[in-house]
Amino acid sequence: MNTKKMAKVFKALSNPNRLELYLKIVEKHETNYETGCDCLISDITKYLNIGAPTISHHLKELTNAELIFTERKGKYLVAKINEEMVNEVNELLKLYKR
Amino acid sequence: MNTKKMAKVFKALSNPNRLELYLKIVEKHETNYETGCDCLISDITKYLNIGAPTISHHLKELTNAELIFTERKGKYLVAKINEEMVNEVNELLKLYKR
DNA sequence: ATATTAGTTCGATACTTATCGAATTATAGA
DNA sequence: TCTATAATTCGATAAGTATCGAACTAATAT
Repeated sequence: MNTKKMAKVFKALSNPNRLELYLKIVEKHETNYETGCDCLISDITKYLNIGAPTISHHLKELTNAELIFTERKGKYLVAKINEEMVNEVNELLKLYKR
Repeated sequence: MNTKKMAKVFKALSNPNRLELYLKIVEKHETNYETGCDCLISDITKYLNIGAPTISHHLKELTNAELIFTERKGKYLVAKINEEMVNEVNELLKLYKR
């Protein structure tokens, strides 16, 4: 376990707006698991009351912490959850681990 | 779920030294579960290379985020994990929740 | 009583960051 | 080609914060 890397992940989730953004991506990720559709950032943006530059900044932070991947699809940006990393964080926070 | 409260928890874990401090408290918490001994801050302090004022500050942040409780026992300070809060965070990060 | 140990408070400093508006790039559609 | 939409980059600002040394309080031990 790498403390610095994990601290970076937590920092990425430490801003309310960024956390909300992350959770919306997770939500999309999970519902789209069935539908097979992509998680478009432009859909999410409408629900958050922060400007586009700030969203862009937050996405970079989440990507940098390796919590998500992003990919451009034409005009749009698609976000995917890095499940491996999320599981790693989950493991770290589990109590009574052996 | 309260986004602001959760963001505060993540912020509390977002500094490498503070995360390490938290993890050491968890570690003590778990081994002492069997031995019944207390988690003394003075034991932990030696392993971290930051000064006492900073430790004090970090403990306050962890307490403020409700991740731990502290209690004075004579000369020493005892820390306990707030399991309820940790479980709540764990729940939030779980993927494929229904 | 005095010295030692554990922890806190205070004030300062250096650094980071959330957010915005304006300008810019990229893609798609008319 | 022109326009509209999606997103990024840049520069600025205001606010937050990690850390320290010095001074302090509280409890214990000699």
